[in-house]
Amino acid sequence: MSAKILLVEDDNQIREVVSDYFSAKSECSIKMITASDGDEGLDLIENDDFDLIMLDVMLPHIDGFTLCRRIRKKKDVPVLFLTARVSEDDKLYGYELGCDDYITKPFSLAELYAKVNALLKRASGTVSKPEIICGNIALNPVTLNVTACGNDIELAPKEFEILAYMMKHPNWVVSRDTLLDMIWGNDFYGSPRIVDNHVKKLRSALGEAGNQIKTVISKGYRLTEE
Amino acid sequence: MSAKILLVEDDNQIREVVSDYFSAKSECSIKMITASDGDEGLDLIENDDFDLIMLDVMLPHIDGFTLCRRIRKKKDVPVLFLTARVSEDDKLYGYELGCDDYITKPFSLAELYAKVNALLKRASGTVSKPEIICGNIALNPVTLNVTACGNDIELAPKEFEILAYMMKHPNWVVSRDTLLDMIWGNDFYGSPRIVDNHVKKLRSALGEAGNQIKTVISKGYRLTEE
DNA sequence: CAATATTATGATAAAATGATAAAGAATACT
DNA sequence: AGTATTCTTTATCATTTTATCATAATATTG
Repeated sequence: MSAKILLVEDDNQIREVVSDYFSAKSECSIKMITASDGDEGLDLIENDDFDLIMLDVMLPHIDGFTLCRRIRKKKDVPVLFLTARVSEDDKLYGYELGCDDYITKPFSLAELYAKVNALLKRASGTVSKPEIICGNIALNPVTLNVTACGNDIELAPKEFEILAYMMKHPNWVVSRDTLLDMIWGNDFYGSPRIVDNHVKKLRSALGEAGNQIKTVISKGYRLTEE
Repeated sequence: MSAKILLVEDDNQIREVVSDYFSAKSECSIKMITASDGDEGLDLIENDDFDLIMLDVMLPHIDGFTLCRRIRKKKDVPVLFLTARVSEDDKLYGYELGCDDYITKPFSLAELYAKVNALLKRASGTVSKPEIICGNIALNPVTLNVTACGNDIELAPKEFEILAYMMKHPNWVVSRDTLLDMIWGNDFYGSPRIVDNHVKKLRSALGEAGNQIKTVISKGYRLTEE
Protein backbone atom coordinates (compact mmCIF):
# COMPACT_ATOMS: atom_id res chain seq x y z
CA MET A 1 0.00 0.00 0.00
CA SER A 2 1.29 3.43 -0.76
CA ALA A 3 0.30 6.77 0.73
CA LYS A 4 0.47 10.23 -0.70
CA ILE A 5 1.39 12.91 1.77
CA LEU A 6 1.41 16.67 1.39
CA LEU A 7 3.80 18.76 3.43
CA VAL A 8 3.16 22.48 3.63
CA GLU A 9 6.17 24.13 5.17
CA ASP A 10 8.04 27.33 4.35
CA ASP A 11 11.41 26.31 5.66
CA ASN A 12 13.33 24.81 2.75
CA GLN A 13 15.52 22.66 4.86
CA ILE A 14 12.76 21.04 6.87
CA ARG A 15 10.83 20.44 3.69
CA GLU A 16 13.74 18.69 2.11
CA VAL A 17 14.84 16.74 5.11
CA VAL A 18 11.38 15.46 5.94
CA SER A 19 10.64 14.67 2.35
CA ASP A 20 13.86 12.79 1.83
CA TYR A 21 13.54 10.93 5.08
CA PHE A 22 10.01 9.76 4.41
CA SER A 23 10.74 8.68 0.88
CA ALA A 24 13.80 6.78 1.93
CA LYS A 25 12.44 5.31 5.13
CA SER A 26 9.21 4.09 3.57
CA GLU A 27 11.15 2.69 0.66
CA CYS A 28 8.93 4.57 -1.71
CA SER A 29 5.65 3.34 -0.25
CA ILE A 30 5.09 6.94 0.79
CA LYS A 31 5.03 9.61 -1.86
CA MET A 32 5.86 13.06 -0.59
CA ILE A 33 4.60 16.23 -2.20
CA THR A 34 5.54 19.62 -0.80
CA ALA A 35 4.34 23.17 -0.90
CA SER A 36 6.15 26.17 0.48
CA ASP A 37 3.12 28.27 1.35
CA GLY A 38 -0.58 28.07 2.02
CA ASP A 39 -1.79 29.09 -1.42
CA GLU A 40 0.30 26.52 -3.14
CA GLY A 41 -0.88 24.00 -0.59
CA LEU A 42 -4.55 24.77 -1.21
CA ASP A 43 -4.06 24.49 -4.93
CA LEU A 44 -2.60 21.04 -4.54
CA ILE A 45 -5.29 19.93 -2.15
CA GLU A 46 -8.03 20.99 -4.51
CA ASN A 47 -6.57 19.16 -7.46
CA ASP A 48 -5.33 16.03 -5.80
CA ASP A 49 -6.19 13.55 -3.07
CA PHE A 50 -3.83 13.06 -0.19
CA ASP A 51 -3.82 10.44 2.52
CA LEU A 52 -2.38 12.87 5.02
CA ILE A 53 -1.38 16.49 5.22
CA MET A 54 1.37 17.94 7.38
CA LEU A 55 0.96 21.63 8.06
CA ASP A 56 3.35 24.14 9.49
CA VAL A 57 1.42 26.43 11.82
CA MET A 58 3.48 29.46 10.88
CA LEU A 59 3.12 29.96 7.18
CA PRO A 60 3.72 33.11 5.15
CA HIS A 61 0.42 34.52 3.88
CA ILE A 62 -2.00 32.23 5.52
CA ASP A 63 -1.57 30.50 8.85
CA GLY A 64 -1.84 26.79 9.35
CA PHE A 65 -5.00 26.97 11.41
CA THR A 66 -6.92 28.84 8.76
CA LEU A 67 -5.61 26.54 6.12
CA CYS A 68 -6.71 23.58 8.15
CA ARG A 69 -10.23 24.96 8.43
CA ARG A 70 -10.42 25.39 4.68
CA ILE A 71 -9.15 21.90 4.09
CA ARG A 72 -11.75 20.50 6.45
CA LYS A 73 -14.50 22.11 4.44
CA LYS A 74 -13.46 20.20 1.38
CA LYS A 75 -11.96 16.93 2.46
CA ASP A 76 -11.82 14.65 5.43
CA VAL A 77 -8.14 13.96 5.47
CA PRO A 78 -5.89 13.53 8.51
CA VAL A 79 -3.97 16.69 9.31
CA LEU A 80 -0.86 16.85 11.40
CA PHE A 81 0.50 20.18 12.62
CA LEU A 82 4.14 21.03 12.84
CA THR A 83 4.41 23.75 15.40
CA ALA A 84 7.04 25.77 17.15
CA ARG A 85 4.48 27.21 19.51
CA VAL A 86 3.92 25.11 22.54
CA SER A 87 1.08 26.79 24.40
CA GLU A 88 -1.89 24.65 25.23
CA ASP A 89 -4.17 27.11 23.48
CA ASP A 90 -2.61 26.45 20.17
CA LYS A 91 -2.79 22.74 20.70
CA LEU A 92 -6.48 22.83 21.53
CA TYR A 93 -7.26 25.14 18.71
CA GLY A 94 -5.69 22.76 16.34
CA TYR A 95 -7.64 19.81 17.66
CA GLU A 96 -10.96 21.60 17.42
CA LEU A 97 -10.31 22.33 13.82
CA GLY A 98 -10.03 18.68 13.11
CA CYS A 99 -6.33 18.40 13.25
CA ASP A 100 -5.58 14.85 14.19
CA ASP A 101 -2.26 15.32 15.88
CA TYR A 102 0.57 17.75 16.24
CA ILE A 103 4.28 17.65 16.79
CA THR A 104 6.42 20.38 18.30
CA LYS A 105 9.62 21.60 16.72
CA PRO A 106 12.30 20.58 16.99
CA PHE A 107 11.12 17.05 16.43
CA SER A 108 13.02 13.93 15.54
CA LEU A 109 12.27 12.49 12.16
CA ALA A 110 11.70 9.07 13.64
CA GLU A 111 9.06 10.49 15.95
CA LEU A 112 7.33 12.27 13.13
CA TYR A 113 7.47 9.17 11.01
CA ALA A 114 5.88 7.15 13.78
CA LYS A 115 3.08 9.67 14.24
CA VAL A 116 2.37 9.77 10.55
CA ASN A 117 2.16 6.01 10.33
CA ALA A 118 -0.12 5.90 13.34
CA LEU A 119 -2.40 8.47 11.75
CA LEU A 120 -2.46 6.69 8.43
CA LYS A 121 -3.28 3.48 10.19
CA ARG A 122 -6.04 5.07 12.21
CA ALA A 123 -7.47 6.73 9.14
CA SER A 124 -7.49 3.79 6.81
CA GLY A 125 -7.76 0.92 9.21
CA THR A 126 -4.68 -0.57 7.66
CA VAL A 127 -1.01 -0.03 8.30
CA SER A 128 1.09 1.35 5.54
CA LYS A 129 3.22 -1.63 4.73
CA PRO A 130 6.75 -1.00 3.65
CA GLU A 131 6.49 -3.95 1.30
CA ILE A 132 9.19 -4.30 -1.30
CA ILE A 133 7.95 -5.76 -4.53
CA CYS A 134 9.87 -7.02 -7.49
CA GLY A 135 7.98 -8.84 -10.16
CA ASN A 136 6.15 -11.74 -8.54
CA ILE A 137 8.07 -11.53 -5.30
CA ALA A 138 7.06 -9.43 -2.32
CA LEU A 139 9.07 -8.98 0.83
CA ASN A 140 7.92 -7.21 3.97
CA PRO A 141 10.91 -6.02 5.98
CA VAL A 142 8.77 -5.58 9.07
CA THR A 143 6.92 -8.86 9.25
CA LEU A 144 9.67 -10.59 7.29
CA ASN A 145 7.05 -12.26 5.18
CA VAL A 146 7.93 -13.29 1.69
CA THR A 147 5.46 -14.20 -0.98
CA ALA A 148 6.17 -15.51 -4.43
CA CYS A 149 3.35 -15.47 -6.96
CA GLY A 150 1.02 -14.86 -4.06
CA ASN A 151 2.13 -17.84 -1.98
CA ASP A 152 3.76 -17.46 1.38
CA ILE A 153 7.31 -18.68 1.39
CA GLU A 154 9.43 -19.89 4.29
CA LEU A 155 13.08 -19.01 3.95
CA ALA A 156 16.14 -19.88 5.97
CA PRO A 157 17.95 -16.86 7.41
CA LYS A 158 20.71 -16.69 4.82
CA GLU A 159 18.24 -17.20 2.01
CA PHE A 160 16.11 -14.38 3.35
CA GLU A 161 19.03 -12.01 3.61
CA ILE A 162 20.21 -12.74 0.13
CA LEU A 163 16.75 -12.16 -1.23
CA ALA A 164 16.30 -9.00 0.84
CA TYR A 165 19.58 -7.57 -0.40
CA MET A 166 18.69 -8.27 -4.00
CA MET A 167 15.17 -6.89 -3.58
CA LYS A 168 16.66 -3.63 -2.36
CA HIS A 169 18.81 -3.48 -5.47
CA PRO A 170 16.65 -4.83 -8.25
CA ASN A 171 18.42 -5.36 -11.55
CA TRP A 172 21.81 -4.82 -10.03
CA VAL A 173 24.37 -7.47 -10.62
CA VAL A 174 25.58 -8.38 -7.17
CA SER A 175 28.78 -10.32 -6.93
CA ARG A 176 29.27 -13.23 -4.61
CA ASP A 177 31.86 -11.18 -2.79
CA THR A 178 29.42 -8.37 -2.21
CA LEU A 179 26.90 -10.79 -0.77
CA LEU A 180 29.57 -12.34 1.40
CA ASP A 181 30.53 -8.90 2.65
CA MET A 182 27.01 -7.73 3.27
CA ILE A 183 25.55 -10.89 4.75
CA TRP A 184 28.37 -12.97 6.12
CA GLY A 185 30.55 -10.04 7.13
CA ASN A 186 34.30 -9.68 7.09
CA ASP A 187 35.00 -12.70 9.25
CA PHE A 188 34.11 -15.34 6.74
CA TYR A 189 36.94 -17.12 5.08
CA GLY A 190 35.24 -19.90 3.17
CA SER A 191 34.66 -20.14 -0.52
CA PRO A 192 32.27 -17.90 -2.45
CA ARG A 193 30.75 -21.13 -3.77
CA ILE A 194 28.61 -21.15 -0.71
CA VAL A 195 26.58 -18.34 -2.22
CA ASP A 196 25.72 -20.60 -5.12
CA ASN A 197 24.21 -23.13 -2.79
CA HIS A 198 22.06 -20.63 -0.99
CA VAL A 199 20.93 -19.14 -4.26
CA LYS A 200 20.00 -22.59 -5.44
CA LYS A 201 17.89 -23.17 -2.34
CA LEU A 202 16.42 -19.71 -2.59
CA ARG A 203 15.46 -20.32 -6.18
CA SER A 204 13.75 -23.57 -5.42
CA ALA A 205 11.98 -22.08 -2.42
CA LEU A 206 10.63 -19.32 -4.63
CA GLY A 207 9.25 -21.86 -7.08
CA GLU A 208 8.20 -20.31 -10.34
CA ALA A 209 9.44 -16.89 -9.23
CA GLY A 210 12.90 -18.35 -8.72
CA ASN A 211 13.49 -17.61 -12.37
CA GLN A 212 13.69 -13.96 -11.49
CA ILE A 213 17.16 -14.62 -10.12
CA LYS A 214 19.43 -14.71 -13.12
CA THR A 215 23.05 -15.67 -12.99
CA VAL A 216 25.46 -13.37 -14.74
CA ILE A 217 28.41 -15.52 -15.49
CA SER A 218 31.68 -14.52 -13.86
CA LYS A 219 29.92 -11.54 -12.25
CA GLY A 220 27.26 -12.73 -9.86
CA TYR A 221 23.50 -12.73 -9.69
CA ARG A 222 20.76 -10.33 -10.65
CA LEU A 223 17.16 -10.10 -9.55
CA THR A 224 14.91 -9.10 -12.40
CA GLU A 225 11.27 -8.18 -12.54
CA GLU A 226 10.29 -11.12 -14.67
CA MET B 1 44.71 0.21 -6.03
CA SER B 2 44.95 3.66 -4.62
CA ALA B 3 42.18 5.69 -3.01
CA LYS B 4 41.75 9.34 -2.30
CA ILE B 5 39.94 10.07 0.93
CA LEU B 6 38.64 13.35 2.28
CA LEU B 7 38.36 13.87 6.01
CA VAL B 8 36.25 16.77 7.21
CA GLU B 9 36.89 17.26 10.90
CA ASP B 10 37.34 20.39 12.98
CA ASP B 11 39.47 18.83 15.68
CA ASN B 12 43.12 19.32 14.69
CA GLN B 13 44.38 16.39 16.60
CA ILE B 14 41.91 13.86 15.21
CA ARG B 15 42.60 15.15 11.74
CA GLU B 16 46.31 14.66 12.07
CA VAL B 17 46.22 11.35 13.84
CA VAL B 18 43.77 9.79 11.42
CA SER B 19 45.56 11.21 8.43
CA ASP B 20 48.95 9.95 9.54
CA TYR B 21 47.66 6.56 10.52
CA PHE B 22 45.94 5.99 7.20
CA SER B 23 48.91 7.12 5.15
CA ALA B 24 51.28 4.94 7.10
CA LYS B 25 49.07 1.88 7.41
CA SER B 26 48.10 1.85 3.76
CA GLU B 27 51.70 2.30 2.69
CA CYS B 28 50.69 5.27 0.59
CA SER B 29 47.95 3.45 -1.29
CA ILE B 30 45.56 5.80 0.45
CA LYS B 31 45.95 9.51 -0.06
CA MET B 32 44.44 11.60 2.70
CA ILE B 33 43.14 15.09 2.20
CA THR B 34 41.63 17.04 5.06
CA ALA B 35 39.35 19.97 5.64
CA SER B 36 38.63 21.63 8.95
CA ASP B 37 35.11 22.81 8.24
CA GLY B 38 32.18 22.18 5.94
CA ASP B 39 32.81 25.01 3.51
CA GLU B 40 36.35 23.96 2.90
CA GLY B 41 35.12 20.41 2.53
CA LEU B 42 32.50 21.35 -0.05
CA ASP B 43 35.08 23.30 -2.01
CA LEU B 44 37.34 20.31 -2.18
CA ILE B 45 34.51 17.99 -3.12
CA GLU B 46 33.42 20.20 -5.95
CA ASN B 47 36.88 20.46 -7.43
CA ASP B 48 38.11 16.95 -6.93
CA ASP B 49 36.92 13.36 -6.95
CA PHE B 50 37.21 11.32 -3.82
CA ASP B 51 36.74 7.62 -3.31
CA LEU B 52 35.40 8.12 0.18
CA ILE B 53 34.51 10.94 2.50
CA MET B 54 34.69 10.89 6.27
CA LEU B 55 32.47 13.47 7.90
CA ASP B 56 32.37 14.71 11.43
CA VAL B 57 28.73 15.16 12.38
CA MET B 58 29.46 18.21 14.53
CA LEU B 59 31.11 20.75 12.32
CA PRO B 60 31.39 24.49 12.86
CA HIS B 61 29.15 26.32 10.38
CA ILE B 62 27.43 23.45 8.69
CA ASP B 63 26.58 20.10 10.23
CA GLY B 64 27.62 16.78 8.78
CA PHE B 65 24.11 15.73 7.86
CA THR B 66 23.48 18.79 5.75
CA LEU B 67 26.87 18.47 4.17
CA CYS B 68 26.15 14.85 3.37
CA ARG B 69 22.94 15.76 1.61
CA ARG B 70 24.75 18.32 -0.48
CA ILE B 71 27.43 15.85 -1.38
CA ARG B 72 24.83 13.28 -2.39
CA LYS B 73 23.31 15.75 -4.79
CA LYS B 74 26.58 16.08 -6.61
CA LYS B 75 28.39 12.81 -6.30
CA ASP B 76 27.66 9.26 -5.41
CA VAL B 77 30.57 8.65 -3.12
CA PRO B 78 30.63 6.57 0.06
CA VAL B 79 30.26 8.70 3.17
CA LEU B 80 31.25 7.62 6.64
CA PHE B 81 30.15 9.62 9.65
CA LEU B 82 32.29 10.25 12.69
CA THR B 83 29.86 10.94 15.46
CA ALA B 84 29.88 11.58 19.15
CA ARG B 85 26.12 11.32 19.27
CA VAL B 86 24.84 7.86 19.69
CA SER B 87 21.08 8.14 19.52
CA GLU B 88 19.36 5.84 17.08
CA ASP B 89 17.77 8.78 15.34
CA ASP B 90 21.08 10.14 14.27
CA LYS B 91 22.18 6.78 13.02
CA LEU B 92 19.06 6.25 10.99
CA TYR B 93 19.11 9.74 9.64
CA GLY B 94 22.62 9.29 8.47
CA TYR B 95 21.77 6.09 6.70
CA GLU B 96 18.77 7.50 4.93
CA LEU B 97 20.82 10.38 3.64
CA GLY B 98 23.04 7.93 1.90
CA CYS B 99 25.70 7.72 4.52
CA ASP B 100 27.14 4.27 4.17
CA ASP B 101 28.40 3.73 7.65
CA TYR B 102 29.18 5.53 10.83
CA ILE B 103 31.55 5.18 13.73
CA THR B 104 31.08 6.58 17.20
CA LYS B 105 33.76 8.54 19.02
CA PRO B 106 35.95 7.54 20.64
CA PHE B 107 36.93 4.99 18.02
CA SER B 108 40.06 2.99 17.54
CA LEU B 109 42.09 3.78 14.47
CA ALA B 110 42.21 0.13 13.52
CA GLU B 111 38.45 -0.08 13.62
CA LEU B 112 38.09 3.02 11.49
CA TYR B 113 40.64 1.69 9.08
CA ALA B 114 38.73 -1.57 8.74
CA LYS B 115 35.45 0.18 8.10
CA VAL B 116 36.98 2.40 5.48
CA ASN B 117 38.48 -0.51 3.65
CA ALA B 118 35.22 -2.40 3.72
CA LEU B 119 33.42 0.59 2.29
CA LEU B 120 35.98 1.14 -0.41
CA LYS B 121 35.81 -2.49 -1.38
CA ARG B 122 32.05 -2.48 -1.46
CA ALA B 123 31.95 0.77 -3.38
CA SER B 124 34.41 -0.20 -6.04
CA GLY B 125 32.04 -2.92 -7.15
CA THR B 126 28.62 -1.54 -6.58
CA VAL B 127 28.50 2.21 -6.30
CA SER B 128 25.77 3.45 -8.52
CA LYS B 129 27.36 5.38 -11.30
CA PRO B 130 25.47 7.00 -14.09
CA GLU B 131 25.17 5.16 -17.34
CA ILE B 132 28.04 5.49 -19.73
CA ILE B 133 26.88 6.35 -23.22
CA CYS B 134 28.79 6.43 -26.46
CA GLY B 135 26.84 6.90 -29.63
CA ASN B 136 24.24 4.16 -29.81
CA ILE B 137 25.78 2.10 -27.05
CA ALA B 138 24.92 2.45 -23.38
CA LEU B 139 26.58 0.61 -20.54
CA ASN B 140 25.41 0.63 -16.94
CA PRO B 141 28.28 -0.18 -14.59
CA VAL B 142 25.90 -1.21 -11.82
CA THR B 143 23.43 -3.45 -13.52
CA LEU B 144 26.02 -4.34 -16.13
CA ASN B 145 23.36 -3.88 -18.74
CA VAL B 146 24.44 -3.03 -22.25
CA THR B 147 22.15 -1.69 -24.88
CA ALA B 148 22.92 -1.06 -28.52
CA CYS B 149 20.47 1.04 -30.50
CA GLY B 150 18.03 0.53 -27.66
CA ASN B 151 18.22 -3.26 -27.61
CA ASP B 152 19.50 -5.19 -24.64
CA ILE B 153 22.66 -7.06 -25.45
CA GLU B 154 24.09 -10.14 -23.79
CA LEU B 155 27.86 -10.18 -23.64
CA ALA B 156 30.36 -12.75 -22.51
CA PRO B 157 32.67 -11.53 -19.71
CA LYS B 158 35.66 -10.71 -21.88
CA GLU B 159 33.49 -8.99 -24.45
CA PHE B 160 31.92 -6.93 -21.70
CA GLU B 161 35.29 -5.94 -20.27
CA ILE B 162 36.61 -4.89 -23.63
CA LEU B 163 33.56 -2.80 -24.33
CA ALA B 164 33.62 -1.30 -20.84
CA TYR B 165 37.24 -0.31 -21.22
CA MET B 166 36.63 1.29 -24.57
CA MET B 167 33.51 3.07 -23.32
CA LYS B 168 35.57 4.61 -20.56
CA HIS B 169 38.02 5.88 -23.14
CA PRO B 170 35.94 6.86 -26.14
CA ASN B 171 37.86 7.80 -29.25
CA TRP B 172 41.10 6.51 -27.88
CA VAL B 173 43.05 4.07 -29.95
CA VAL B 174 43.61 1.18 -27.60
CA SER B 175 46.25 -1.31 -28.57
CA ARG B 176 45.80 -5.03 -28.21
CA ASP B 177 48.58 -4.99 -25.67
CA THR B 178 46.79 -2.42 -23.58
CA LEU B 179 43.64 -4.50 -23.58
CA LEU B 180 45.62 -7.58 -22.69
CA ASP B 181 47.21 -5.71 -19.82
CA MET B 182 44.00 -4.22 -18.54
CA ILE B 183 41.69 -7.19 -18.95
CA TRP B 184 43.78 -10.31 -19.03
CA GLY B 185 46.44 -9.08 -16.66
CA ASN B 186 50.12 -9.83 -16.59
CA ASP B 187 49.76 -13.56 -16.43
CA PHE B 188 48.69 -14.10 -19.99
CA TYR B 189 51.23 -15.34 -22.45
CA GLY B 190 49.20 -16.08 -25.56
CA SER B 191 49.04 -14.10 -28.74
CA PRO B 192 47.46 -10.66 -29.00
CA ARG B 193 45.42 -12.13 -31.86
CA ILE B 194 42.96 -13.29 -29.29
CA VAL B 195 41.76 -9.75 -28.93
CA ASP B 196 40.69 -9.81 -32.56
CA ASN B 197 38.41 -12.70 -31.87
CA HIS B 198 36.70 -11.08 -28.94
CA VAL B 199 36.33 -7.85 -30.83
CA LYS B 200 34.75 -9.77 -33.65
CA LYS B 201 32.22 -11.34 -31.30
CA LEU B 202 31.64 -8.04 -29.58
CA ARG B 203 30.95 -6.36 -32.88
CA SER B 204 28.48 -8.95 -33.97
CA ALA B 205 26.76 -8.89 -30.58
CA LEU B 206 26.36 -5.15 -30.88
CA GLY B 207 24.73 -5.52 -34.27
CA GLU B 208 24.42 -2.25 -36.11
CA ALA B 209 26.29 -0.42 -33.36
CA GLY B 210 29.23 -2.76 -33.85
CA ASN B 211 30.39 -0.33 -36.51
CA GLN B 212 31.32 2.07 -33.77
CA ILE B 213 34.35 -0.09 -33.11
CA LYS B 214 36.84 0.88 -35.79
CA THR B 215 40.08 -0.93 -36.36
CA VAL B 216 43.12 1.26 -36.63
CA ILE B 217 45.50 -0.83 -38.58
CA SER B 218 48.72 -1.78 -36.85
CA LYS B 219 47.61 0.24 -33.81
CA GLY B 220 44.54 -1.30 -32.33
CA TYR B 221 40.89 -0.40 -32.00
CA ARG B 222 38.91 2.75 -31.36
CA LEU B 223 35.39 3.24 -30.17
CA THR B 224 33.73 6.17 -31.91
CA GLU B 225 30.43 7.87 -31.38
CA GLU B 226 29.02 6.89 -34.73
C1' DC C 1 49.51 -4.74 -59.81
C1' DA C 2 52.07 -7.90 -57.10
C1' DA C 3 54.00 -8.79 -52.72
C1' DT C 4 53.58 -8.32 -48.01
C1' DA C 5 51.56 -7.32 -43.74
C1' DT C 6 47.56 -7.01 -41.02
C1' DT C 7 43.01 -8.19 -39.66
C1' DA C 8 38.53 -11.00 -39.86
C1' DT C 9 36.34 -15.21 -39.51
C1' DG C 10 35.00 -19.83 -38.32
C1' DA C 11 35.86 -24.41 -36.40
C1' DT C 12 37.38 -26.80 -32.62
C1' DA C 13 39.82 -27.96 -28.38
C1' DA C 14 40.74 -26.47 -23.72
C1' DA C 15 39.61 -24.15 -19.67
C1' DA C 16 36.71 -21.78 -16.56
C1' DT C 17 32.49 -21.29 -14.40
C1' DG C 18 28.17 -22.54 -12.39
C1' DA C 19 24.48 -26.09 -10.95
C1' DT C 20 23.53 -29.66 -8.26
C1' DA C 21 23.61 -33.40 -4.96
C1' DA C 22 25.35 -35.57 -1.02
C1' DA C 23 27.28 -35.56 3.47
C1' DG C 24 29.40 -33.73 7.58
C1' DA C 25 29.40 -29.68 10.97
C1' DA C 26 27.21 -26.25 13.39
C1' DT C 27 23.21 -24.40 15.41
C1' DA C 28 18.79 -24.02 17.41
C1' DC C 29 14.78 -26.27 19.57
C1' DT C 30 12.38 -29.59 22.39
C1' DA D 1 20.60 -35.46 25.00
C1' DG D 2 18.18 -35.94 20.79
C1' DT D 3 16.08 -34.07 16.78
C1' DA D 4 15.53 -31.03 13.14
C1' DT D 5 17.07 -27.29 10.63
C1' DT D 6 20.45 -24.71 8.52
C1' DC D 7 25.16 -23.95 7.06
C1' DT D 8 29.36 -25.35 4.84
C1' DT D 9 32.38 -28.17 2.16
C1' DT D 10 33.38 -31.14 -1.47
C1' DA D 11 32.99 -33.60 -5.73
C1' DT D 12 30.82 -34.37 -10.12
C1' DC D 13 28.51 -32.95 -14.17
C1' DA D 14 26.72 -29.64 -17.62
C1' DT D 15 27.29 -25.39 -19.75
C1' DT D 16 29.54 -21.33 -21.14
C1' DT D 17 33.52 -19.02 -22.27
C1' DT D 18 38.15 -18.68 -23.91
C1' DA D 19 42.25 -19.95 -26.62
C1' DT D 20 44.33 -21.71 -30.64
C1' DC D 21 44.91 -22.25 -35.30
C1' DA D 22 44.06 -22.43 -40.22
C1' DT D 23 42.19 -19.80 -43.80
C1' DA D 24 39.89 -15.96 -46.07
C1' DA D 25 39.61 -11.10 -46.58
C1' DT D 26 41.46 -6.63 -46.52
C1' DA D 27 44.79 -3.12 -46.35
C1' DT D 28 49.54 -1.32 -47.22
C1' DT D 29 53.70 -0.76 -49.72
C1' DG D 30 56.79 -0.47 -53.47
